[in-house]
Amino acid sequence: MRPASVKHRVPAVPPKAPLPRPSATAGTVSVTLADVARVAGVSKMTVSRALGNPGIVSEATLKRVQDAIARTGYVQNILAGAFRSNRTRLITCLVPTIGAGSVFMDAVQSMSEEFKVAGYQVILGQCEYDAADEEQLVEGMLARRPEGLVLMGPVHSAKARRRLGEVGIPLVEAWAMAGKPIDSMVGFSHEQVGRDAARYLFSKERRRIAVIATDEPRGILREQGFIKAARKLGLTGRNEPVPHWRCPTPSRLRHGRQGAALLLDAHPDIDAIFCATDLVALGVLIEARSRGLAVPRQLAVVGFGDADFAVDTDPSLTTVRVDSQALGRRVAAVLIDRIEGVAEAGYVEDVGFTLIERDSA
Amino acid sequence: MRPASVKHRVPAVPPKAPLPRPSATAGTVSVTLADVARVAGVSKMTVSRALGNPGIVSEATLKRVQDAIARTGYVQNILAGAFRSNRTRLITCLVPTIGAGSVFMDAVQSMSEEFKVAGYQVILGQCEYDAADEEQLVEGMLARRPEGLVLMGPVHSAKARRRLGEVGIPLVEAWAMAGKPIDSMVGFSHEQVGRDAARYLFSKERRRIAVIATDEPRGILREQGFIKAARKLGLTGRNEPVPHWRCPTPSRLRHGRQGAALLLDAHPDIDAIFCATDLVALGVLIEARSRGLAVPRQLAVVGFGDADFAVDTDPSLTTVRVDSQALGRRVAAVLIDRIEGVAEAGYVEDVGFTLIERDSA
DNA sequence: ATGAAAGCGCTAACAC
DNA sequence: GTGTTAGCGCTTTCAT
Repeated sequence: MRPASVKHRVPAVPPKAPLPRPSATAGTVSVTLADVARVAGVSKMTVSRALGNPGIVSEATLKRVQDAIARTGYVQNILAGAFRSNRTRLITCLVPTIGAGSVFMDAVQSMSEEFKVAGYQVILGQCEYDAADEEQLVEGMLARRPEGLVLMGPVHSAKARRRLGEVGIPLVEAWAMAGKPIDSMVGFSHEQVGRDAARYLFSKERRRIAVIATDEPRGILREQGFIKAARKLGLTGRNEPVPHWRCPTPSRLRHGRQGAALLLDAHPDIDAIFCATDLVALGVLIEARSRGLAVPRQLAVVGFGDADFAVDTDPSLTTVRVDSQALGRRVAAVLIDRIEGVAEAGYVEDVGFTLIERDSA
Repeated sequence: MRPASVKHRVPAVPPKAPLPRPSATAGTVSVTLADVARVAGVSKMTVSRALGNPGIVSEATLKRVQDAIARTGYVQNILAGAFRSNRTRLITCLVPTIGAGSVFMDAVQSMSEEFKVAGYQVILGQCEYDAADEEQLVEGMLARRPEGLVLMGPVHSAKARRRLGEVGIPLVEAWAMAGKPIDSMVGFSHEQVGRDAARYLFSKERRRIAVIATDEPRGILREQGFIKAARKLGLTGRNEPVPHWRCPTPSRLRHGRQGAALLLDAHPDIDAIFCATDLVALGVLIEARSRGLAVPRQLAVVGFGDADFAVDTDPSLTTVRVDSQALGRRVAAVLIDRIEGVAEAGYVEDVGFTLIERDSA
């Protein structure tokens, strides 16, 4: 029989190299959990716990693990973890456009912050008001296996909507509230914005009111709400249309001048204009001045969006304010509730808006 | 001995259910490649190929696979694939702020589009001009294992910069060009913008020029470039400072009025102001009008950014234009070259800017 | 508090 | 053109 000591000379597992090798495949060096574990002299699981739930490992081991991480230059691979545990901690958000002037980005920003605090990361996808390849876009988003979806722009394609419903992933349609929700909805009614603007102008003794809208869906909803309300208030004859003009998206200052010029030329008795955006309203203000029309005495102007300059124009702009940051936070909260099973599908929340009375109306 | 037929009654592997079961873990149903393969009557690899490289499978099998995908409602799991193949197709982009007015978002948008075409998805991270937890942020981004990084805002923390250098991931610092690149750099010189603005005003016979800057790093660089150039041109005495004022970020229209008022009160002989943004320039225009100063005869005004309204102001705004979309495209192209090993580390590209001459100067 | 074994869903590598 | 085998790096589960 061999002496006991022999066991130690012939270990079942050959000793491994003490420091990790660069990965064979793409990109950068790849130090793994196993490498860290070896250097720290603990098991992979202990390293995993030290990273994900430091509270449950002893202080001494925690320190050794942290040292080993620093020494090896380990970069965590949450992909592998997410894959194994089926917890990607990913939220996908579809936005019509992320460009500098996009009205959605304030909401997206506060939403992202809220998600970040809860441990989720947000991926942005652009859908560009374009229903063409929506299905493909949706499929691509789903393939990243997010735990929840936010649709800041409406998904129009019936096929894509059906697919989202079938997959049954927690989902919030945000910003605009219209139609039946696929799952949940957080936003405000654009039609109601138009309605309230018309009523407000009526309350200010305006009797010949007009609207400059954008040609995108939400702008049209505000326009329609405005026109319907104007009709109901008796501000126009049976077959006489409410004066209106639609400008292209994205709307600009010049569209305000242009729209005001067109409307005032056609209907010199117009005494109020509700505008698609504050920038358009600013254009209307400028056009009014160049025509010698006093604002608000001869012409009342109402904007939309409460842009940062609205308070600085001359006269300052009466406008409709949506608290985008609050909206973003609510979207995040609702989606997290849906993910965690706290809230049920079918949840709808109206965050409303405020008409801010300044000097232009 | 048992008859041969018994074999069929006791198969080694129990027959599997023909249609997939819902996943045990988080979220939604989970149909896998294996399920699709079973339904299509092919191997997993064939399904994988049908998805990732349809050209190499026969048309007949392709069709059967596609049918099976449709019937099972399969959702691709690119996480698993990315994990296995070490090709995440992910790009991480750090931006100071993604809010509605962020100057970076146009570049981010065109960049994202370019990446999308090349098969990459962009994840946005906010770094908020805040060096505090930059290291943690960088670590989190790296953990998602992107194939490349874009830094739209500067990473200040020396530790974070060192870490990025060590990890050796392809990386582009974008927008501002200043200092040594960690890896590659695509942008323009803010200092040069200031210098060129001063020289331009000098060429227009202005001899008492001033600047309203923002208090963020890039704004300060433009201010410094402007002041240095003004000195060099002999526009100020030895110990006499170039009139300047810094407004908080984000800058607003009112800061233009405020800054112009302060500067003009202190130095009534000022005949030109270079502004941090077009919005500030608009404020200066308004303040000038309210003081009865003729623009550009008595006061020249130069903006920065070529905002969409710059062409519509009265007088129209002379300003500095940066082609954000082109910049975004170049950033994407350079990073893709770095990822594919076409370009080498150390690449630096100046995309420049244009001074657009309109009526305000 | 720590470890060992198994396996998530997919694709690389090779065989046919 | 298609199938087989192995294993990516991590976490789950169960054992100690």
